[in-house]
Amino acid sequence: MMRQSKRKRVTSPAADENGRGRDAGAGQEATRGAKTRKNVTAPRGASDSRKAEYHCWLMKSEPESRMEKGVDMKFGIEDLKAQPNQVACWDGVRNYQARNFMRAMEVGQEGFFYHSNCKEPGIAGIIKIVKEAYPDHTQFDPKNPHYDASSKKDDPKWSMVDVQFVRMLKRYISLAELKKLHQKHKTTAGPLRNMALFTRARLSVQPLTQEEFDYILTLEDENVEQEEREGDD
DNA sequence: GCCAACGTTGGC
DNA sequence: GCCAACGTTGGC
Repeated sequence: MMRQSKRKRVTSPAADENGRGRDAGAGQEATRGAKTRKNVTAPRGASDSRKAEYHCWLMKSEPESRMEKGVDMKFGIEDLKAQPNQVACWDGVRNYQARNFMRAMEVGQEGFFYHSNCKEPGIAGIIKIVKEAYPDHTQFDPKNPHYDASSKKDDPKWSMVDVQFVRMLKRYISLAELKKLHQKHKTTAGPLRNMALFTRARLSVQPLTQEEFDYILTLEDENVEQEEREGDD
């Protein structure tokens, strides 16, 4: 019944809106309390062998209006920019893997702001984590589309982090472009060969390796035509 | 609006 | 703990 996960809706971040501060139910290890169920963190496409421990992220949000239980889910990168201090809390995630990734985030880490469920999906800009995981207050609000009646105040199920706008990408990097590269890289063992955007497409909060992150940043400076000719690189 | 992929639920 | 039914995500 719960929503899957993803998207965020505003709310002022403000350092302590819950007095109790992160830690309360939030926390450290993404992996640990987790084994109770099967979900959890383990990269499932991962024969990668490498324990990774991620430092870069990709977070999906919807830039176009869509009503869910009477509430507009729209929250694009322009909306983040418009927040006080250009900071917002990433509430509404209702998927264990995505939640666990948020719990693994550390202040200062960067991520991509990805536009999903829209005309042209893709990466719009860069954000950074400015507050570690703490309880997502929307889980306790019956009027919120992401209300979770099964979550107890003294043991919150869902967490969120605060993110801050860093900058727009120099050009929008579309899903289509990334997909072409991913496909190519699968055969050439290139940097995007295992990108979670494709191997775990439905995850709304996902990790990137440093290599993936850096490679995508190099695409910013490439002109698209050159890209289209492919075969280079 | 369709629907494939995949996460979740609940019966057994 | 398996697995079928069901619900959601999100590209197209």
